[in-house]
Amino acid sequence: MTNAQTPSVQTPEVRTLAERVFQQLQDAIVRGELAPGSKITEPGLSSTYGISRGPLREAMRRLEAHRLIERVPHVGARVVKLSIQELLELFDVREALESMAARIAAEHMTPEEIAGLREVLALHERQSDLSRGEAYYQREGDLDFHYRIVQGSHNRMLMGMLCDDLYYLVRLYRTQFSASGSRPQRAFVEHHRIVDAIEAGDAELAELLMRRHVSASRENVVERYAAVLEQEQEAADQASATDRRNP
Amino acid sequence: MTNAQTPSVQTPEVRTLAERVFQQLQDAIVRGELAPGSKITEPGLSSTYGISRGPLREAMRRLEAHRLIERVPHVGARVVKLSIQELLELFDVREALESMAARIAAEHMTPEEIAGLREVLALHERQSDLSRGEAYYQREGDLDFHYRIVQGSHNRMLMGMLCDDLYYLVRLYRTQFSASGSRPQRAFVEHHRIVDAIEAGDAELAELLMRRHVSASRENVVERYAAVLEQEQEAADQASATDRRNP
DNA sequence: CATCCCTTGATTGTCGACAATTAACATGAC
DNA sequence: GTCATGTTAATTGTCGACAATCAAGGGATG
Repeated sequence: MTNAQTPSVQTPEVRTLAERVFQQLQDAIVRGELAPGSKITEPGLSSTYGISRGPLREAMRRLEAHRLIERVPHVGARVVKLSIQELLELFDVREALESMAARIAAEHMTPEEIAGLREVLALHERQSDLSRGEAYYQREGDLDFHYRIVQGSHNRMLMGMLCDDLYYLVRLYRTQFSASGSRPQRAFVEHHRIVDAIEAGDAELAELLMRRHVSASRENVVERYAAVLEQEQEAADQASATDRRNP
Repeated sequence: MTNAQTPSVQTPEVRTLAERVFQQLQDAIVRGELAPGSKITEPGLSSTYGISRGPLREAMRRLEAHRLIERVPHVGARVVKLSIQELLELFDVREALESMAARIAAEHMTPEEIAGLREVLALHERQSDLSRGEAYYQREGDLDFHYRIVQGSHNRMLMGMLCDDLYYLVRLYRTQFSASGSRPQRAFVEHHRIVDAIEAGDAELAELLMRRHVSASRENVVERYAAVLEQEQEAADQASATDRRNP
């Protein structure tokens, strides 16, 4: 059974304070409550979350390891803000890693795991029927799909890199640039093809299809990102023009 | 100019205590001074390195992020001990990532960077002539070679994953299972071929050659690892036999 | 004699305070 | 008016102490 609300994040009885505030901060960043590029200060967060700076620093250290914030010694930390170049690079890495995951998954995935994968797709489709345009959950479902394939590879190193490191960045930019136009429908089809290939044990095909799928996803996301950046640029230009009038 | 002693590790005036002890610990683990699987305790390290537990915890958190130690809440931390399975997985990931790096490097590397790469190979060869069997430096040179190609891809995401995360694990298992037999000579040839392909701008060939190179390296390392594990197993069997005689 | 529980020891998690470093601001000289 | 310089305020880095948690050993009980 799959829970669409919390598709990939399992919360195994968080006992330590640092862990809890880490997850809260992570969520805040992914949801966009902490804007990319904004500076975050230890005393500030320490007071808002009602904890000491000790656990907070530990949480921030973990955020840094996950590349969600950037720290420079004696200066401070700010929420990561990927340039369009870095966003492209992120998808390049995903393409290489996930295509490999699909290949290994086609070789090693158990029938139960494949059945679970089909369930995700079915739920995915149902939600898409119910709430057309409600892109958020669907995107979460997409993440869940990729998540399960990576887990199907049974490669712990791969799971660590994709699920623990990169997916948070992916989620960050997915929630910001919500899904658009005809891409979701195409993604559905591609997902099904990939599962078909895995079920058939066709490793090469699964690898190829996943590579194309991620590549297509990149084109879509980058396109939207460029549009947003353009808007921001216009806004900045207007602001600076206003500044020149009222200095 | 390349310094063989510190090929890939630049030490830009380490200012913070946590950073320094992090590098020291990292070195100790990579050199094998802290045995894989051994438990490490905060008060212990705190006293041996003469610092408080604050910066030490920060250093340990970074070691955990680099997958050099494993921590479990309220219990403690121990130096990572890769199983042969995980070692295989590590090389799988390297194969996917480094072959991509070689492809991109062939497309984007500057003439200066290629010249630097040739210098590394030359120095590499000279050292191999001077001290045959002195595997350590040569292995460092090998790391430097791979390091430069990754940097030649100009992909920050890739550089982060390979140079900041994986290479420490690779170094750990390289220093433990020092280079062997005819592998170094073959690696030389493969390195030259790869540089040739990059210089010619043949991205596909560079990708293919790097994939094969990493794959061959995996075979070698895994072979030695299995041998070492077998020895340890025999030693353990003997010990348990002794125990049964003197309980 | 085995099992369960409790006590004890040590280790980790958390906190508040102090010291070191940095960035910004204001002041002064050219 | 511009640049350099000293000062100040805020933030980060570091420390020692206290509280919470877990593992192990000993003792009592079935």
